[in-house]
Amino acid sequence: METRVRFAPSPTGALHIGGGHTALFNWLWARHTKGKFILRIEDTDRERSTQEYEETIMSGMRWLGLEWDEGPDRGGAFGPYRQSERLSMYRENAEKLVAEGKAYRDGEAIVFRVLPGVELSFDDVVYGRIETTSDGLRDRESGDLKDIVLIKSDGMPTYNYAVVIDDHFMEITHVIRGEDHISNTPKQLLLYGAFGWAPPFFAHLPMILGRDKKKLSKRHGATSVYEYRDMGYMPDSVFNFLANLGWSAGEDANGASREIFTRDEAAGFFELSRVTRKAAVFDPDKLNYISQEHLKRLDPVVRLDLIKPFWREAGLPVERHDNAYLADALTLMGGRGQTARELAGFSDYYVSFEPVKGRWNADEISDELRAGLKEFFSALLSEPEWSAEKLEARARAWVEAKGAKMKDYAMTLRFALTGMKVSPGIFEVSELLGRDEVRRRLEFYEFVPRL
RNA sequence: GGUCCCAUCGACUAGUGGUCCAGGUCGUAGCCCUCUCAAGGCUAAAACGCGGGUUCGAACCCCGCUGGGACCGCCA
Repeated sequence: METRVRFAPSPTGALHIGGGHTALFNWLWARHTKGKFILRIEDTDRERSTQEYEETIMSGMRWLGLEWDEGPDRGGAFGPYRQSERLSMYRENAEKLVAEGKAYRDGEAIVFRVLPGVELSFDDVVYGRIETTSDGLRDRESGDLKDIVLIKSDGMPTYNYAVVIDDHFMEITHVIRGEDHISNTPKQLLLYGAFGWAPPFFAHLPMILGRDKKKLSKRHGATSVYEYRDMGYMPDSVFNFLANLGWSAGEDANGASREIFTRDEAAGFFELSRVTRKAAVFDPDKLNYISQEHLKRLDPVVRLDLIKPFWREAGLPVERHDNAYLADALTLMGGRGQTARELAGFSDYYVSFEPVKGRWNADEISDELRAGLKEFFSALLSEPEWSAEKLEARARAWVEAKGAKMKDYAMTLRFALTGMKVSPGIFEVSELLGRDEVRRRLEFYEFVPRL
């Protein structure tokens, strides 16, 4: 049987990290089993649901690369995919229960009667056997058995009811959702039983916590996936990071755990049986590491496309250079930079001299050193073959002859060219910038006379 | 308060009774490379929450405790 899973967000906010995590695992399972991934919008909360949020959630999912096979925007054989458009189904089925005496009317609402002692245990795919009965469904204050509202007075179905109707009629085979829904499952099982339907498999996922081990919320900083995009994380990185929360891809042939992988690789490795049960803490350091690894592996051309927007955002004249040069610059940067934004910031000096001027002035150079620097730089600029090897050889020879320290000279060159105390090898940087540009920067700092 | 869930280094995790004086990764510390590094290489510190069982043998099984968490809404 083809597996059918769904992600069912309510459009009351942007796609949250926790929601993305759930969507991701559903997607993984669908792709792993070559089944279908369905997007269903749970917009029965009339107060808080909006069309804008629905779109934001969908674009957040697309950004993460979680394409769905059926959904409100693309249809499918089991639609409609918005709960607000399925009202008649909810009503008809609730009426059936009323006719059978299993539910009753309470004003405009329809309420399911909960009988005591009903066996509601189930085998969760990740948590295992969960033993419980309807006796656990009690009211917080009174402690009485609590009936379940099916249809609210405004005609909308409640979550626990709609989810059962939808999952049944959409022929969902696996309900993969957050662990916070474990306690809702018995209620839903009660309804499956009342209708005489076979329930799907349930696979609950561990929660994602903040550093303080509390459920991830606004207090922990960025929570929507878009905030991560704007911070310069690639979708592949966020995907990879999220996939490692509550799941491990196992070990490779060398016994090392598989931590860095692509979407497709993850889909291949994914197993519901490897999902863990313990709530996982969101660790920004690990995200940064994963991000850096993906950034590193990127093809130079793709990487350039990724970095350009951040350079432009910083007001740098990107269009003044050709792509080959800029791509070379990023290649020179090697594995530096954890996010696209950071890499762009670390490499702005290839695009323009302007930011360098703002970062460094030569004020702290002593007169003695300055005198030596002038000689040194003139020697460099007169090197006939402008290559990193030749420049370095030239520099070493000069420094040795003068009994000077390479460090003083190379670092000053670094500051003058990049305005930073760290960069790739400074002779490589010099080669790439080109003789004219190097001269221009050295002239600015008055290390060499203006031509 | 009731019901349910969870418990391995600071973090993510591997581990399903012996091959574990517990492995990998991030982070941290140190060393190396060196013109610098936030790049690269190497090393180190760092965990089975506690107490009882079961067993020849327990991180793995059982019970209790402690500590976290979720749910108990005409929100989802």
